[in-house]
Amino acid sequence: MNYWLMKSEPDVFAIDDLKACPNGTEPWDGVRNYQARNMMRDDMKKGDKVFFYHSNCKVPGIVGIAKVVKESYPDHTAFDPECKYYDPKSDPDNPRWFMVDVKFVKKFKEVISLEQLKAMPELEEMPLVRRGNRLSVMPVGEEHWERILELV
DNA sequence: GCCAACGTTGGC
DNA sequence: GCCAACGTTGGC
Repeated sequence: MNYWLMKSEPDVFAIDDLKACPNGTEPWDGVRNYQARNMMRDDMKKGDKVFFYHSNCKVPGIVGIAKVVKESYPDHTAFDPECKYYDPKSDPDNPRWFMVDVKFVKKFKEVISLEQLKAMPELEEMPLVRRGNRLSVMPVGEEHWERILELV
């Protein structure tokens, strides 16, 4: 099993929104970055655990846990001209973008803030805390996963 | 295939 | 809202 971190802007889709979805499950659509896509398409497996991260907000940080319940399939929002994630270069016969389904597992009582994570020397190798990182989907090492859970 | 211009992300 | 750091685009 692998561990991941997925970013979402809470104004767009917060962890409470995931929880409110039918069965707490929702497709993770709209990823339009090749590195992130490759990880979702090739490496994310059913049962993998995911840190749900709130970005671009007052207190950016990890707010809870989700899990992968469906492995990658074409992101159909790329085919819809009405959708803001529309990408005319993604052909339904040869889709460019993929997504997975994630399911709500738990919400932490308090945010594990980016500031908190950055202050931990054990986590300095995490892509998340490295400068200039913009990946919206990234792998989390098991050791890092466990260490972060100790903060809950 | 290089690289300048442009667009986006996301912390602050 | 600013801006640094990236990613993408497109002319050449």
